[in-house]
Amino acid sequence: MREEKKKRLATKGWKVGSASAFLGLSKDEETYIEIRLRLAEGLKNRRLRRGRTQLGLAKALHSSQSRIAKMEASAPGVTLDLMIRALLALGTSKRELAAIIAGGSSARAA
Amino acid sequence: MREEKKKRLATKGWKVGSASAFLGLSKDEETYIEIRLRLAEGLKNRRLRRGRTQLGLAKALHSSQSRIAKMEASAPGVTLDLMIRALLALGTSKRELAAIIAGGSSARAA
DNA sequence: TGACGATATGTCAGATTCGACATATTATTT
DNA sequence: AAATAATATGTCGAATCTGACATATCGTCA
Repeated sequence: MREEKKKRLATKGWKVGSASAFLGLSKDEETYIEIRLRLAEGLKNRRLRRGRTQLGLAKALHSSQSRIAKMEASAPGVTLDLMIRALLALGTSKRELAAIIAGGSSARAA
Repeated sequence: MREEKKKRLATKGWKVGSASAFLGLSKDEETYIEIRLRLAEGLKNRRLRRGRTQLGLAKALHSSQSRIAKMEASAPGVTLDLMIRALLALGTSKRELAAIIAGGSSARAA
């Protein structure tokens, strides 16, 4: 590993279902959040690499700038659906998408 | 290809944003739907391979049998979030998940 | 055939997410 | 520093999704 950036796993305002407050996410929940973070990072990286602005991408997606910002922040209340659609709108292929999810130094050029 | 089953791409009751009715999905929309189908298939395959019932999986997910059925049918109104969580609940790893999305004969054992 | 377990389909109220908008914060350029 | 562009943050009504439930269909076994 190297480009892991430390993986801060912010967990900001996360709900984290019911009783398991902040500490004690199940393995699955952890993986789920990790995937979200990867997609968020991948989204931002790709957008910047393409020299696009959040507002531009938003229009292409029929969404709004603020929502794009929230996606890239992996904020609670953004679905994977939206993140993935955004990535597709940036020209990401299924294979590249898979690489982003699987992790492991996959941030190849666009 | 071989286990593609023909990829019926049912498109049942799909909304397909605004003007492009049924015919003329954009490339991105097509890819998005394809991903959904792959996840749905992967989910069903994995569940069966593990010998679990929809009801059983539903309980593990704090969901309901009917919703699992809808997921496996890739019905409109089920999010990728839910499908992915279901796959994780079945013990699918990030790498396996990526393989399902990328496609290409990836339905390895569980 | 009838009973039974599993899966499919339809509906609905409550919860969540959406796009939009206002506004703050952070670069960047002059 | 002031202006400008880009991004972040907060809020809100409308749209969508969720779990639960009822009920129908299917498959298998006695």
